[in-house]
Amino acid sequence: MGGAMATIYDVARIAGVSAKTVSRVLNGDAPVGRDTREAVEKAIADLGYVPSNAARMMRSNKSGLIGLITGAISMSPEPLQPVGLPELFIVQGIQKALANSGMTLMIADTGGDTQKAAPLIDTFLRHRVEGLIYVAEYHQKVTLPRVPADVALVLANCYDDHGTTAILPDDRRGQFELVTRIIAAGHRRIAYLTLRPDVEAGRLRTLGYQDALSVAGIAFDPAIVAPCDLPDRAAESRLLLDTIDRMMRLPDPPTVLCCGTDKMALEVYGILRSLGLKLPQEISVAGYDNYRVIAEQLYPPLTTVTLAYPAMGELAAQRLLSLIAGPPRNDPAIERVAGPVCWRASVKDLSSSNPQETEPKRRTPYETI
Amino acid sequence: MGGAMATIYDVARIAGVSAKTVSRVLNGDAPVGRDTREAVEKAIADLGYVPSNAARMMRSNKSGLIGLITGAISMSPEPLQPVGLPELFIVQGIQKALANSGMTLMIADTGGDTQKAAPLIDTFLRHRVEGLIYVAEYHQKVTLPRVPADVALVLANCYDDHGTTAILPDDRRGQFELVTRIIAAGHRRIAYLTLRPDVEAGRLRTLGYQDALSVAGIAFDPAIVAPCDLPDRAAESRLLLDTIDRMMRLPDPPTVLCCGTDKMALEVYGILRSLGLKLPQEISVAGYDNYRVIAEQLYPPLTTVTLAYPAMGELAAQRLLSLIAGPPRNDPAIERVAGPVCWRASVKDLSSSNPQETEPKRRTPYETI
DNA sequence: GCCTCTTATGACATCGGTGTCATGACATCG
DNA sequence: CGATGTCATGACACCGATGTCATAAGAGGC
Repeated sequence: MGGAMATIYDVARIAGVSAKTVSRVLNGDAPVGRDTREAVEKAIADLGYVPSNAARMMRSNKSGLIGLITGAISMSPEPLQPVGLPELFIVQGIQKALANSGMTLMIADTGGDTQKAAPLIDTFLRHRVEGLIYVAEYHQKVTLPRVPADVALVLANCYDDHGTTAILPDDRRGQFELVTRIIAAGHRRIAYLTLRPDVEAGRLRTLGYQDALSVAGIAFDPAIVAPCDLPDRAAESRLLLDTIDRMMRLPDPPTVLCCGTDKMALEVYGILRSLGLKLPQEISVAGYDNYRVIAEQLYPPLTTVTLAYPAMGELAAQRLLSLIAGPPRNDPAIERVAGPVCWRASVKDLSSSNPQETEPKRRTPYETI
Repeated sequence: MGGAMATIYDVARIAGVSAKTVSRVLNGDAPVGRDTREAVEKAIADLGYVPSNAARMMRSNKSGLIGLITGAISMSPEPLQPVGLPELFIVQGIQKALANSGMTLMIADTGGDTQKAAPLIDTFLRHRVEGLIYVAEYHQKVTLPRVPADVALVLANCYDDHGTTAILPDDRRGQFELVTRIIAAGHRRIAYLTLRPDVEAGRLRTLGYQDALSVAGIAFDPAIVAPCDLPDRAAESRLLLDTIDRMMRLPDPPTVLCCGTDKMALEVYGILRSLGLKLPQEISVAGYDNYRVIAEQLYPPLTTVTLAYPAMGELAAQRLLSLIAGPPRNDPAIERVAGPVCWRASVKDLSSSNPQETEPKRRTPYETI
């Protein structure tokens, strides 16, 4: 009880056996006599003995540790961003997949400063992690410091130039599915308030939007597509208002506003109210992310696309575990995970023939898991 | 480069010195000749040598590890709760405080199942963590498995019966400050859509609400105070609608609706719209949490109380570090952290005499940090 | 020029486990 | 009954660092 933690030798002494026998009881890797086993177990309980992973690891060269690097947690105490929520769901998925693997997760945090990744990786290497996962705040390309070849590495929500295993959201397909579903609900004039095209997600989702129009034979009209996210909140608010106002004055105004994110949709709700437009009777709105606190609590609840973050995390962890187990498999380097459309009341169904929530299976131009 | 990680002996051999000399170069704990130092540093760089923390730890008995247990991350893939965001902000604060301490954070996750805490603590003990932090999903009382006396323990967002160091949000004071500010804005009929009183936060905030009324000499009217959170979303929605409807028909209806959380406020916005009440002209709304994605994006932006989660995390980490450094200090076991009121446009200022944002310092019945 | 002090370095034991090998006591087989 | 095999256990080396102690070479004091 008192002072320092008991060692295997303490247990051995109390139980009147050798240290090696205690080790055998602990690991069950060789037969031990019944009486001996019981004596050892009693000694362990009495002493509150817990084996030291450090000592164990020195012989086995297996740390049982996985390192996770993210900017999620200490992101933005100041940078006013609504905090990298996404990453946390990815981490959730990773935890789930790792739970039964016997691995322990160490988490470090760049605090939003990518430069800090190198020393953090170094810390992990000191602890001899068997694998590393890097989780980015948003879908992007990254350049990480090189890690030794015997440490497995998986990227989540990002990718690099070196063909490192990477798990990405299938933004293109997600937006495609959403717009296709909206078209199925009878809409033809579908506005898109996009993210900036220099953001990976913005670029890909716009492609998905175009794919969907194209499959349905609807012409792409640049007049109802405009990037609307800005770093400055007030400026973004004004831009949104102006853009929506302009679009609604068109001779052929949109019947739906697709927003780049649920957060943007939340703001659009307020703007539409200030413009006196009834939702969803006069105008429909869709988001992206299925940021549930927003999407479910809004009135009417928001139609959106689920970003399958937990699934991405799980997949990333699985890939990492198999990299650790048996090296270079021939999995494709980049895998994309699509999340389902989440259909709620914010998009009006114009086709009276389709009152039910029947979602017919259809072919898509994407192959995905 | 190839295969297993290089050891200090490899470095010593390449540099033509003894292992101990390499150790001295690494730790700078004894003078080393210039030429020797350079040779060693070159060997280290060539081999990509990274010292093993496990081996180092065996001698020093210092792991440099902090264990963090939370339900935040893998909370509720199903239980539809909007996920324990709060905890993540606490973790953010902890990370920040720990960043320069040389400690590495290991994070484990109960997955919402408190029973899993025991094996997780055990895992941490195997790694010989020097300290443990337990972060709860919401302000509550917990009962943790005993941990050895030589492992420091701090609770965040929760407390126990054994006088363990605990950091809590000052819910009572937060609500007091909010309501006091609302009264200063000229309101007298302040409704409170509370959390259930069996939730710690609900109980304390209601006390803070009453304190504020009492200080201002306003009578407490049970007709405009009602618990409105329910596990089931749809049911909660209905309850909110009924409650608000009832209150607004009173002969002396409220001019402000204080909500138990920002999330509830978000829903109230929708309900008020469906009731045709203009916000904030005809009715004001306030929340609690300063859940910024909601509070800032709403129109009008939501007046609320900041839950100082990052500050709580920082304080928890500081307390833990001082427990590790020099044992039992006489800090009080429980410390409460208050967050400021966040005044936005959702509460109308009825007092024309107070158009400015001047917040006069005033005495409060609470002493806090 | 001898004694001390600092600098610079290495040999060796040690931390707490586990892998390897050896040993004695029985059990089983032909 | 002797050969072989399994069970149960211990002695000992080893993993990769660091603490302790020893040693040798030069600097400075008297």
